[in-house]
Amino acid sequence: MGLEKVADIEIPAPTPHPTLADVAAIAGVSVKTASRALNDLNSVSAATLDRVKKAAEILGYRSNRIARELRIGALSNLVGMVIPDLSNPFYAGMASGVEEELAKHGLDLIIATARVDGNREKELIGSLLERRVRGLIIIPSGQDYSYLDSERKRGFSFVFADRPPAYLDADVIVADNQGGIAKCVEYLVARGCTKLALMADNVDIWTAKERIEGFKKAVAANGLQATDSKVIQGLHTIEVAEKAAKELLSNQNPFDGFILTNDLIATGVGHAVSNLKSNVVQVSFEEFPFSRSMGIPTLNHDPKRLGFLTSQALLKRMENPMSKDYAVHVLDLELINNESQGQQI
Amino acid sequence: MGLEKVADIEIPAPTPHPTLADVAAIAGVSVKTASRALNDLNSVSAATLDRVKKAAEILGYRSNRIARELRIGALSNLVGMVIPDLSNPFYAGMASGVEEELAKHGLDLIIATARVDGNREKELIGSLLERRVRGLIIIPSGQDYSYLDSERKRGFSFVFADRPPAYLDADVIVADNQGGIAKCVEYLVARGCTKLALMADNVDIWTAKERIEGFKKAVAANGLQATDSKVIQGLHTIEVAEKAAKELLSNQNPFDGFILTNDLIATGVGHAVSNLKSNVVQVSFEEFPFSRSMGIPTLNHDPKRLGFLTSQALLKRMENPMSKDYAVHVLDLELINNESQGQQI
DNA sequence: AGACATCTTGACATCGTTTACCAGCCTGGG
DNA sequence: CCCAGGCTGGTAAACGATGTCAAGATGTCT
Repeated sequence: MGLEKVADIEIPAPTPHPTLADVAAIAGVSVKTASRALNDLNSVSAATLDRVKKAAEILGYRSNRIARELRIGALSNLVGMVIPDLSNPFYAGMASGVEEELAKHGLDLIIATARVDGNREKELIGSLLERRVRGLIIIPSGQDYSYLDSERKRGFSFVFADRPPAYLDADVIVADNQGGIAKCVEYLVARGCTKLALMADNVDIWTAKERIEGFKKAVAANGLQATDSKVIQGLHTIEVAEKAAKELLSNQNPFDGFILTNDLIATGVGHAVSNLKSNVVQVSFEEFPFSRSMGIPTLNHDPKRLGFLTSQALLKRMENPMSKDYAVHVLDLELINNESQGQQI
Repeated sequence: MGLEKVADIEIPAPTPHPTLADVAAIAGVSVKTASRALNDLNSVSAATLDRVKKAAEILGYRSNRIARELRIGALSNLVGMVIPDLSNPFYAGMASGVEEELAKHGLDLIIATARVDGNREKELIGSLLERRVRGLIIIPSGQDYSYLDSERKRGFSFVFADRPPAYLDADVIVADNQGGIAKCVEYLVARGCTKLALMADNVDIWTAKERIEGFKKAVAANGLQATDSKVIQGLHTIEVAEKAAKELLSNQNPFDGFILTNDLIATGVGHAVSNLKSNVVQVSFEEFPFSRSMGIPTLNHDPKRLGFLTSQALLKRMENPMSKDYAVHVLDLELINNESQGQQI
């Protein structure tokens, strides 16, 4: 304020953040009283409470959470989340679900992306630990999580999602990948298909491996000839998936049923099938842009739901961080039939 | 450790985080020396440095960032980002770009979603301010940002992206929405189209309004009959957009050019057009799953790029938080021609 | 040998907040 | 008139790390 008299001379007046002491000084009370007033402790008279609040208002005072948390004792209201890649809609969706659920409990989310790099992930986790986050949600990119055991022993809470951690017992939330694929196979069989193709991602992704495994088991369990079915792997982008589907369909295509193992693959393959007006029957592991308009059944493998459940698991874990009673949630997946809407387009 | 002698009786031993004092005690040095050793200040003898590091190792010591930041003086390495909705791929993509760029500078990202609710957004910003974040990136959901002016006066840095803030002068990064649409119109005109339809989102979204405005101007500027072109608004989901396109195409369709104003709309409309084998010429404001395989030209309106540029703007602003020299970046958009790949599918 | 430069170390204060403890003031009853 | 007891508010310590400053140790040069 005083500086403005100097007119147009721009002094980068580094007005620091006002502190509780400043507020107290203006209100004419002690720091302690100001603290009590702003924290709504009922041991302040109405008059002083008013003065303090007004002083804080004037100064634009904002409590310094850093100092507060330090004093209170390492109880930050931050939860960290480490994910492979935020630009992947599935992980972004999970993060969205996590954030929404945590917000209900007054917790803030700090997101770090590991870029599928185990070393970077470890550094990120270290950084979050230094910040004394309240808890951690990890979608594993690393190879070994045993080092987290000692952190847990001092009361630190964490939960893994989407994939299980290697070399560590911990709470995990994963989808029933094998069971989900089994339901897809059963659906195709019920539709009369006998020659199935599994359109799959890179096999070094744990979920992809599980789905392939589940496919092989389900094919056998349903009495299909193993030689009649095939796994197409490495479909890591929409374009690759679309191209692969086009090739399969333009040959004298022996397959009468496609299983699309994730949303990107489904988008690419689905688009190719729809354009070529093929009669191949499709079923998808995840929803994708045209699953409804194309009437393609889809498992309820919803990232937001996974995010909700993961948050809830973390909240529960935080109640008792050191319990050795690890919860392994394997989410049942249901097939949502979109066929009522038909393939009329 | 000692507790384990009590055998199976599970005592939730709240081994707190070891502090620098603990490390110092074990190493037999003062707290200050321990601090110096761990921070690689070169004024410690090799012997003590060794002892301290070993002690830290044994204890699993992790520096408490909260305390550190408090002492250092409110220089957190956190940057806050407030976005309308993380499950929207465009915002998630922006966040991804922001995160990647900030990580290069050792800054961590904390993401909060405002859910298009101005009040919630204000609370979130308040919470981030209390945490003394280093800077803030805001994709506006609110109606009035004048209250941030006083925060800026005490040296707080922030930058707006995607949409300009109301009632506040500040750094802004937005795409040239009107110019981008103009390029789309010119493309269609060059392709011989004379009757254009703009497939647009809800008009209460600032970017949608801009694109519509740009469309009207460009139509006039290109000498087209205003009555021959039409704005279809309110296409807020893939399904709605797809349905709208189907209706337009199944009438005796008077339109020979479609402008798809965002990726969701493009996905829905593009799919409908592709299925009905219509000859309508399409051009899209953003990339979408089939833009390349369908050979549809697209502006380079890339969320990650926007995220990069926004981060850079924030980094620059942080160098001089109180400068009144506000940078308003309006990103030129180029049309990327995907036609070489043809519509062969 | 004495003095001084250099290196290494530690005691203490500090960041902004909350809390334990205590002191003062007021009211009301004996 | 005096004191018990309830409110209210002040003083100082604490949270965990780092900056300041000065002391102790070691070595070097004349």
